[in-house]
Amino acid sequence: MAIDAEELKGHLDGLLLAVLTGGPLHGYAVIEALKARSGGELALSEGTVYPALHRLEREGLLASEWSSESGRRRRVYSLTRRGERALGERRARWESFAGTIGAVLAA
Amino acid sequence: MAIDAEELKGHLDGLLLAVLTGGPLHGYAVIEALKARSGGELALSEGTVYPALHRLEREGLLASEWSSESGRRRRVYSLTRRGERALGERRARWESFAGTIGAVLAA
DNA sequence: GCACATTACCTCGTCATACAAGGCATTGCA
DNA sequence: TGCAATGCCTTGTATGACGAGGTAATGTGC
Repeated sequence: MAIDAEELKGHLDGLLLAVLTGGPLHGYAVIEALKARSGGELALSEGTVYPALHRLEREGLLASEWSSESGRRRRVYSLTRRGERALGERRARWESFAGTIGAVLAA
Repeated sequence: MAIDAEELKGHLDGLLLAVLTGGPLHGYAVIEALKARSGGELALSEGTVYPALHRLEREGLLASEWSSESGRRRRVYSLTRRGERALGERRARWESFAGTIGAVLAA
């Protein structure tokens, strides 16, 4: 079952940061990587991912560079130092969040 | 760390259904029960919970009754049969969601 | 008896955000 | 030559949690 838009809210940024720990990727490749890493569950649209990447760059968690390799115009994103730290916080927050929700749901 | 508004989106309904498996509760008590069961992490406001309870009742997952016991006017909510089924689905969805997000974040 | 916190309900407006829809340009393939 | 895929973008919409504000009764301390 594909993931619902509403349940994803607030959790997207961490996913984007996480997928970039494997090395820089351009936007389109980020979408594919998320799909691959989630077994197809995370089939995010461009209208979701591109604005989020812009936001993360604006916040200084990502840096981007235009690349004309292979003739095609691509914007390649990479994690900044601050982005790495933020990812650490995101992971901790997720553990806490998932623990809380899981506990209440199971009760 | 208290739970953020955005990350909770889409997950609240399941929590409300779950907290009512212990028996009927009125709205204010639902808020307290969630706080207690989450170790204080889920400190939800009335502006969050009351509309959600109304929505769930409108969807037929909860039923409510006015109670004047103790002189105080209270609306007591209980799970319907459909609500119980919906809770089962919510729990399954949560497992799937948490598994997917957790896997991508950890990768 | 009086002030004030607590219990208990409600609604309205605001904000953040995921997404659909639409547009543009290039490459590659049938 | 047409059409899919790659690759980028923006705008508008819907959703949903929350803050702020309102009402009223009960309980408590002085």
